[in-house]
Amino acid sequence: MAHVLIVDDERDLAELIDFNLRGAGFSTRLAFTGEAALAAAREQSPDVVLLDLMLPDLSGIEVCRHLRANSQLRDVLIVMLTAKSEEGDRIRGFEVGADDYVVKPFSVRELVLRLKAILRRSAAPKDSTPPLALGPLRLDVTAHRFYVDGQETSLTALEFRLMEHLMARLGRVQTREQLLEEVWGLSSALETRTIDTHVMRLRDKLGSARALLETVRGVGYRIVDPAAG
Amino acid sequence: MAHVLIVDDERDLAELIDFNLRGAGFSTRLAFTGEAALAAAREQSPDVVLLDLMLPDLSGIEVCRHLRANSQLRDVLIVMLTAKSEEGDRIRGFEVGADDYVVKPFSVRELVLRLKAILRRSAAPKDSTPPLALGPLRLDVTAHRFYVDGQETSLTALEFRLMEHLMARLGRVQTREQLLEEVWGLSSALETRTIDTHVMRLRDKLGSARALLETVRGVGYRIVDPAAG
DNA sequence: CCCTTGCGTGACAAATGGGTAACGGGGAGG
DNA sequence: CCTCCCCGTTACCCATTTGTCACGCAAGGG
Repeated sequence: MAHVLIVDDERDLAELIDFNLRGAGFSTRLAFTGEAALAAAREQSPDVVLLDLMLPDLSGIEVCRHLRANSQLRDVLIVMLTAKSEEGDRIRGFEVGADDYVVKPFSVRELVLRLKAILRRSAAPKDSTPPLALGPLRLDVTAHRFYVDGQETSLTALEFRLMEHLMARLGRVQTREQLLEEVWGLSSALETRTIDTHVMRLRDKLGSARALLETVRGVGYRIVDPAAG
Repeated sequence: MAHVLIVDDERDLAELIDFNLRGAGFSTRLAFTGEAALAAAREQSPDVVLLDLMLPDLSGIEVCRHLRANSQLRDVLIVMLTAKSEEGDRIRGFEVGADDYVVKPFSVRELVLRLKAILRRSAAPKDSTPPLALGPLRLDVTAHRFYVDGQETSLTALEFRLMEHLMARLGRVQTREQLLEEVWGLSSALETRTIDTHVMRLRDKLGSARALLETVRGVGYRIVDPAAG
């Protein structure tokens, strides 16, 4: 998933965040000072920088400015962490340099949600996508509708994502791990049988087209092209 | 896109905003004092003035008043930037005639969304925007009227914008996040039931046509085409 | 032909999402 | 100053969705 640079001089907090972000499937890197943060960012461009406002050497504001001044790093996403007590209005105005900010104290859950939201936004604001058509199947992402033999078939949000993922990778086997990561958005521990159950539910809804969703024993699942024999 | 005059005496902040607004496709101009702002505005009428409340010479309120007093500039949109501690002034800002205000701290994204929202809202109601008609529904943007089965139905300003947004995207699912951003002009990824409530209120007013506003569980809302049934 | 391992399936409890009613703050207009 | 209306928030409830388990069949290797 995405790479996050966590910058906070409170090691306990930084490590807590680190632990949880890894659990949520992010790759992470830690920095405890502003200098270290800049060095780390230059070395390995992160997708997001989680930046505490209060640092021992440079302030978060300084770090922010340096990042924005670097043409390599200008477009990195910056999420500011600010304590509620840092109400100094003058200082807080600078947070506009950030793409989002989270006020301490925050729940880890909220932080993860915000990160995912901000990444999703920057990813692809595609307002409309052409429908994926495949033999008797048609999946319209824009309208969020799915048809089998021209007949609309209702899928739950999760089933829809699973079907979209598989159809977009026609013919390629997807392992359970891949599906978990990319459809469920977790690298975390789900029982692997969860996927089997959902595949079964999808097959039920596919009806006569159920043969298009094949099991590859010991590997994973794939959608086959009905046109290819 | 639109031309924005940014007025703030904190140069770093002003330049940060400048950089981001340009990135978002606005053309911009900077002023660091109230006098400079007035001069710049007279010279090149902006569409929006982004006005910090705290300026060294004139206060933002003074600038606001001068703008409103100038027949050339009377209709310019004014967005006040205020720090949280300046709450008292916020009200006065409105009295003088700011069109919107943004409280520091704010994220870049938030500011851009608010600007777009306010521009959209005040977009000169073109003499003839063709009404959006859809089965029993008709929404006349120009006249700001809404009809169900030929019967005029009163919508609040917010409900009207929501309905317009949905009708203009017939058949396409709009996520809550999209609606928050584009109708409300907010970036918060926070969980809120606000949208659900307004959808419910809209449905009430739709009466017999309430089925046209569908919920897509786990995704968002959409208007369906009654002709495509 | 038997054993091992992986998968399909039905059942079930827990979590989630959304509809709805009600409340309260605050602005607008009288 | 007072009242009404708009709008955001909260709380409650229900239906659906989703993760997990247990069981048994099927495939494949020896």
